[in-house]
Amino acid sequence: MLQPVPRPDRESAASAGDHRALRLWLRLLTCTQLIERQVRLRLRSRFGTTLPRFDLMSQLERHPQGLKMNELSRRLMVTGGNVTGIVDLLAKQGLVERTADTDRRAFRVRLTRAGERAFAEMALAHEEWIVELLSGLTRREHGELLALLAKVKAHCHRVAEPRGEG
Amino acid sequence: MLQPVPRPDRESAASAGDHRALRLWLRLLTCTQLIERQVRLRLRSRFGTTLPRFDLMSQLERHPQGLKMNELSRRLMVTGGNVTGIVDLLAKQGLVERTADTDRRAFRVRLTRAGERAFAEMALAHEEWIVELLSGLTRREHGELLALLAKVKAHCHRVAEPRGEG
DNA sequence: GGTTATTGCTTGACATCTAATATATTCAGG
DNA sequence: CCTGAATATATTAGATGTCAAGCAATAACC
Repeated sequence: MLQPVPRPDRESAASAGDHRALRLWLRLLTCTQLIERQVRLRLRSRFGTTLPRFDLMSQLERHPQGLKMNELSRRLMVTGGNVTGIVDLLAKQGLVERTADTDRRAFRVRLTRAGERAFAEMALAHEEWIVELLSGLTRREHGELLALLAKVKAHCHRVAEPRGEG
Repeated sequence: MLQPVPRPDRESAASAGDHRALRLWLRLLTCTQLIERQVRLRLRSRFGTTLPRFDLMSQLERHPQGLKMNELSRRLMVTGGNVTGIVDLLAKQGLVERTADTDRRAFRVRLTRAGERAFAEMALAHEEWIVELLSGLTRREHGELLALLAKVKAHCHRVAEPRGEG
């Protein structure tokens, strides 16, 4: 028989009296963390790198002309100081490089040749992992989840920046 | 008119050629981070605390008899060393306390009186924030999302620990 | 053209987080 | 009791993350 053992997490502590929204949030967080953990573990063991570095390289791969620091910061949703640190580290490893920009305050960060090669290999594996981790849903359910999350995302943006509500 | 400006994030860089699963993962991550950021900002500005501390106190509030360090670690899905640091900090603030356990290797962490009072106030506000942040969905959609995420969660657990597959 | 504000990035102080290692306690056999 | 495996926690080094403060370059304004 072997019932699946309920693993204690944040959500399992939530009582029936809790608001639905709270349960939903805890479950959303749990799902994200479960996937993130797997990706982190595999990036480390298979490629000796980390998720933030992979994420940053991923953005650069889609922008061969390079991205400015604040663009990286916005896209990765982290602070500028954080981006500085990760770019420094990747640059030291020879995977990215800073190149001059017309605006002399700024510069563009690009993948080096070595960075492109390293990323290509990782991206392939990464996509397989994600497909595997999300294969608990049917194709139809993928679409439903994508649509529901789109609404969540849009609403959160409205809450976060309540400027110029037409 | 004012179309909602598409804010560049991880997902906006994903091209049409990308696998559906990858888009879904990026959107899931974006939603979680948007909500997390709001909660972090508000916990800081309104209560001068942080999300990890709130999360830890939240677990303790549901277990008045106290929790052991490794139980906290499992529930919060973070490493033990991390829990040590946060408990140290909360203990220094007088919000939690370590009490002896029959197993002399371990101890139980509990909220102090002050901790209970502080948490009660924060929890009230926190729940309101979550309700607000997730109010972009109808009651029906909340249920749908909860169900879809339950499947994701269950599948991830299977992938993460492929032990004793009946 | 000369302030003044803004922007782009870095730095420093600190909180989180992980992985690896160390120490103390319990437990399982003999 | 003794030995070794497993458990509970702490500790360390390093990476990631925030915020606030600072500097340099640009933009805005008169």
